[in-house]
Amino acid sequence: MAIAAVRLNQLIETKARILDAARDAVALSGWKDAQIALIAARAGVATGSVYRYFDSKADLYAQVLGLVSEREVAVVAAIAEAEGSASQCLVDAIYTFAIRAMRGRRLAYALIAEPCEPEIDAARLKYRAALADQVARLVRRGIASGEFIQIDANVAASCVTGAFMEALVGPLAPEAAPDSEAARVIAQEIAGLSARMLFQRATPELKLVSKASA
Amino acid sequence: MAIAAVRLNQLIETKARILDAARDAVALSGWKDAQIALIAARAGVATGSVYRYFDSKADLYAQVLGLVSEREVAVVAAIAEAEGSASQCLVDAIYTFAIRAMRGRRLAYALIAEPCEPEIDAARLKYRAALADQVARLVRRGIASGEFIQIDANVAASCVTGAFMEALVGPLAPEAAPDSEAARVIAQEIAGLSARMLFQRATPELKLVSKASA
DNA sequence: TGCCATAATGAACCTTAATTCATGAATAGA
DNA sequence: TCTATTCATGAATTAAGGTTCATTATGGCA
Repeated sequence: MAIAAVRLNQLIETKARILDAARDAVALSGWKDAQIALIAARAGVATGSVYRYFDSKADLYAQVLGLVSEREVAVVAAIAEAEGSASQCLVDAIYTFAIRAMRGRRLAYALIAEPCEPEIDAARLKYRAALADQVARLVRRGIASGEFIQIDANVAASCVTGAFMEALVGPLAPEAAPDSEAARVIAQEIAGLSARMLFQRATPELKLVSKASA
Repeated sequence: MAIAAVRLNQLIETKARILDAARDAVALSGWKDAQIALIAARAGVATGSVYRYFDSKADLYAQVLGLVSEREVAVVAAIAEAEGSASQCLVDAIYTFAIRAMRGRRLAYALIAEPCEPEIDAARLKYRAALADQVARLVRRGIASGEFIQIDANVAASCVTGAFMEALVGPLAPEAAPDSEAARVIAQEIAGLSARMLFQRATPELKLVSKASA
């Protein structure tokens, strides 16, 4: 029994290694290298072994997307739940999301915008929706507190989410120059603008976020 | 010579028929039926004939996208160029775009959001950029006139474009209920919100657009 | 140590459409 | 009418990778 646990751990570890390899491949060179054979080699297993752990390529990448996105959604959720005004939280959440995306730009680009196979793209939509959900919660809070205008929270959330996502596509593209100072400015502009569409009054006094942590 | 012109016309007509067939197929059931053999049959030509007119499948659909998008971009451009405040023009342009998209929802969905092959998706980005360009012009005008806040026009344009595009995805999805009255309300909300992020003052007095014409 | 269940292997197999091309039809010009 | 050229045809080919599976290796257990 105690030994079976060891075995189980190996299985878990191998699966994790495949997931990591898949994520790393995409992070390095995008979807064109997201091939089962390549990922298997990278993970140090045989091609066929991948299919002991995943039903299909689409399943594998759905899980990769899930892992990465879950973390991002969690970060956003944490900020969204924080104390303070909804306006401030919203700006902070978007700013942090943008900064983090730019930090891991190649992966973020692949997960957000890079053309990819339809099946994988479908999985993207799902996690984009999860992000929009977090925004929607914040929107409701802001409406309730009177900070935001009266508006359908879901429409508003998708507008906000679309705004910052789209604005990130350019800066995230592999050919864009990575400049962390400019990135910060752009992230601020994006966060400010995207949130601004909801503000009751023109522009509340918002302070800059200090936390672009983990 | 006069007869050569007849021939030329036939070529042009056949090409147009293939383009139409391709567009119609996508408008009817999305990318899954965007297959050369199906399109050829629909256009009443042999599979191979498609390749006399188009270099590849990607080329064919890039042209389909081009034709449809060009029209939409032109409509937006016309409104953007109109008299009146930049705020009003922006809201009008977005509202009109949204209404037109909802009118031809299946095609709009395919051209905007439906997962599709990477090559076709790449073409989508191009025409989305063209749309953002129109928005950017309007943004500059609004900044110049003092209606809009001082901000990078390109960042702003992509935020605005992303906002209304993303907000349209849900309502355009084939499974969403098509209700023209609700559609109008949603289009208004989307247009209002998307433009609002730029307004200097909270909400200018905007009248509803009357022109959602061709 | 030998046995068995479980996991790993990777070359061969499939699948799915895009693309080609040898053949035949049509047309313009002489 | 005849011929050269262009155009159309659609069955056969290709390509590219995902997926399978017969075979081999591993490791726990008696």
